[in-house]
Amino acid sequence: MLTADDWAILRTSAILRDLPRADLAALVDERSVRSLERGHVLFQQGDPARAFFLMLGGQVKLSRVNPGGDEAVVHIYGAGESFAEAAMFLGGRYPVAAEAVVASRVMLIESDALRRKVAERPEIAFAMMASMSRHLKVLVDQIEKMKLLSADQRVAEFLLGLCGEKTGAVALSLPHEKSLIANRLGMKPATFSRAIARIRDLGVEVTGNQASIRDTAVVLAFVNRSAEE
Amino acid sequence: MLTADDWAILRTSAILRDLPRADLAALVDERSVRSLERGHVLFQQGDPARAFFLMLGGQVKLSRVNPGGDEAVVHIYGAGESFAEAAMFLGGRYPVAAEAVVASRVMLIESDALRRKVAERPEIAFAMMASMSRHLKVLVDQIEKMKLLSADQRVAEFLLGLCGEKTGAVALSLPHEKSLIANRLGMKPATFSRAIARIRDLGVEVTGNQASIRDTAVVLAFVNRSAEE
DNA sequence: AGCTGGCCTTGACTTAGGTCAAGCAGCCTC
DNA sequence: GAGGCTGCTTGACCTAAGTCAAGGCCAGCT
Repeated sequence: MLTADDWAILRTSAILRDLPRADLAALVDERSVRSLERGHVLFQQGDPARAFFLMLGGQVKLSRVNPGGDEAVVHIYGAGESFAEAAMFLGGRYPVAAEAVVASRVMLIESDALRRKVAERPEIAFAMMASMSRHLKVLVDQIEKMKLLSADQRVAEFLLGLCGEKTGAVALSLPHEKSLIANRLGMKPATFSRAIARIRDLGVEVTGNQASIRDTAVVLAFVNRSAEE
Repeated sequence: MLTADDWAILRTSAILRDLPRADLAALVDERSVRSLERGHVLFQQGDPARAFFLMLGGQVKLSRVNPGGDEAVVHIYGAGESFAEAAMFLGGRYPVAAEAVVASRVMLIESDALRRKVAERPEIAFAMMASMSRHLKVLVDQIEKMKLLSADQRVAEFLLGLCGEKTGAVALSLPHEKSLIANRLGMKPATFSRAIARIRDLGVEVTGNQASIRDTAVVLAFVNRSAEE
């Protein structure tokens, strides 16, 4: 079922926002919605890519798993975001796996239908390219952070990211399980836990999934401090 | 000056290949070509992004530099590849810096002109999206490798990548300075050097910029071996 | 030829982060 | 409320990779 909230999300999503209502209706209907319980695998890496997805609610992680079973979380998407657009162009296979990390609802949009729409409405192409560019930038950011920041700095940086525009003293809640955040940041749960303990003297307090920062400026200075100084 | 070779490259580049000659001529001319000596900085991160680039020859690295001066190489492009398409869509700033690592020639293509072309010829949009998808996948691969593979495995994997389709006994030459490769793989030159020494017993020999692999299958098995086994 | 300046390698040492495992706190079920 | 999950923290220990610094090897100059 497509609720009013769902429509609101479709209308604000970067990719579909510019589509006239009639075109949108041609692309999606209530059968396109998938409800996923926690742990449900939307697709495996290597599966044929016949659709891309728009998050209506919940959280889905994209990850790579190697033969030995170790997992690398590439990104976690929440309501309003879209993912796997790129797979439409990559020889038809998903290069990552997608799994719901909490109960979620996603809208599935067929690649073929979308391709046809794009051909007839170039402005969607721009929207898609913009979306892919953002994904690209997120990944570049992630690579930079993995290479240049310590575990403590990555954790601090992650918390800062959660503050959004807010500065000064901020209270916030962690969006995912800690072990999932740890993986996203490229470290083990134990290291994450210790990192939290170590940055406590920067005025960062975490209990359960509630966190508080005494002064974002202090944390920012810590993140920007490079290794040698 | 646009040589015949240059035209050949334009004609095979993923993005411009499908453009009729007349449209192509409207986009590029000999004034679009930039010759860069080694070390020349094409753009800094944060510069306004008014163009994207197509490599005609040589090598250009994209990297992030943090305030302390540490550098994270994100990717290195060679002849025929294009980069910075995404910047056209990211609020007009390059999120990385581009620097020639050897003397190079690049073709500069104005964002505005290309946007207009895309609007009038949707098939270019598909080509661009395909190109961006490939970049996306390269980055995902890189993140996975950084998180899941040891330094030795990353070096081995890198060498395998240079083999292309060839299997069995392969001889090859390193495409860049070792310190640059090291950075691309997310390690220090010293670590790279030691990694090479350690994988010698897999039948990998490197002297200067010449390398040889006795049996790619052995190396592949080593790369795919996960941490615990 | 001899000098100079980049790279690269190697050695000795340090350290961040991983590993393994034990305890502990919530939370759900019965 | 007892039992058992599941996820988090903490401690003791280990190891991969970074750091620092000394040599070595070219390649390009003069």
